[in-house]
Amino acid sequence: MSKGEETRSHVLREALALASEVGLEGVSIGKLADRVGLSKSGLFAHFDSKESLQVQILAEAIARFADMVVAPAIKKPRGEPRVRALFENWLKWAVADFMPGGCIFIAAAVELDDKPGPARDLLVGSQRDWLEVLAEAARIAMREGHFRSNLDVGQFAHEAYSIAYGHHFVSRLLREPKALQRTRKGFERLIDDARASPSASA
Amino acid sequence: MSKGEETRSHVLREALALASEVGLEGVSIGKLADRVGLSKSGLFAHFDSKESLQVQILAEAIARFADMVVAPAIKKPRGEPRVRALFENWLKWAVADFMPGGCIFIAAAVELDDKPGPARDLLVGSQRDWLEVLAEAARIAMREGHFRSNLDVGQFAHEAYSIAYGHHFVSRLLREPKALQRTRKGFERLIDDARASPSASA
DNA sequence: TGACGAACCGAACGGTCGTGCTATTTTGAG
DNA sequence: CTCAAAATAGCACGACCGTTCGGTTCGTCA
Repeated sequence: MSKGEETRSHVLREALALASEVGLEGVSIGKLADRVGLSKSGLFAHFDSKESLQVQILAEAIARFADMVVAPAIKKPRGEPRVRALFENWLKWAVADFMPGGCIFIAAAVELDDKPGPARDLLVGSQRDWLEVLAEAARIAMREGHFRSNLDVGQFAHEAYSIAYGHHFVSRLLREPKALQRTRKGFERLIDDARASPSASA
Repeated sequence: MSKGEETRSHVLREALALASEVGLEGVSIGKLADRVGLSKSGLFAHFDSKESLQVQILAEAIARFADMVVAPAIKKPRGEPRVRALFENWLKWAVADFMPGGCIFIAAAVELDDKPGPARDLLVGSQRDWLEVLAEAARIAMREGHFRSNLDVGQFAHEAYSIAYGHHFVSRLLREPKALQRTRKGFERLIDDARASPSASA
């Protein structure tokens, strides 16, 4: 790794932490330069524009998400255990120490939901991929016989997604002590519903 | 209503719309002044500081939420119908025409979750109140015999909250066409669970 | 008629923003 | 050790930021 790449990587790590606190738009070149001990122009040379910096912050986060959430879960046994691992890793992700301000995707989602551009495209693509990963894990659980055969995996992914996103707000904004417990209970209810035999549900 | 109050009200209406698009922090005095056809200083005179402006925007939103979501639901029959009305009104709220950028509370939650101050305090208080309204509606449904007698109403409110917040992301960011259908289905599953008789659930 | 207060404007302040330009230093390969 | 290339600094720019202040218009009431 050359010096430039090393610096760039260091900057992105710091930028991700900063972005989780103040949002993608809130990451100013000057503030970021101070944090990593570079001059504004010195740092700017690594990123052609602020928009490009934002895209690269998102790309960094997406890569980390794959490493920290998806990859370890893939090593779990196919079926329900893998689905559970995906969800639990997801909860850990939201409180990762490299994102002191919380999940960057949620912050970015609010900022970008109405602002077209490459940053939004990247975010939307990654979130759709993630929903598809959840759905596919549920599909596998169906084939393994863990989940009922008539399960709507798109519905399952949607509900899991909502539970995790909701958790972020209840725990971070409201600081509800029972948040984690309730979120897990909600997820168990989702799993139970997915597990119910078709005949019993019909 | 005096001239000043009229202007202030007009400004707040416009500010709420703007804030839903660019966030509370994104509402700059200059931009807002342009929108309502005032000078920066003329507008500023109505609000002692930017922080105060943000608080008043939130207060305006909270008042509208009470009018648009809570009040009409209170007129519905006690019990499950009222719970359903609260949820359905909530979904309507998130796409109200006076908030073209989506629910202001979600935008504010992301901005304020780690920024102490009066704006955060107001937001947190209102959201806790809202969760309590949901829980109380569920409690009434218990007493009416619509919901099972051993229902955890805090859990119920938490899950309903998550479903609605999740919906906002899936519909606004991902623009998933099936979002509304899936969100409603998730809510029906929550209602079903709340309705199940204690003996059957134990 | 004259005074007063409310409502609003214009100009300006110090700061920070993103982004160019030109140097200067540092790195790494031959 | 050399020297081109890469990495970083210094500086300046125009734009916008929140905020202050002194002035102007105008309706109200004595």
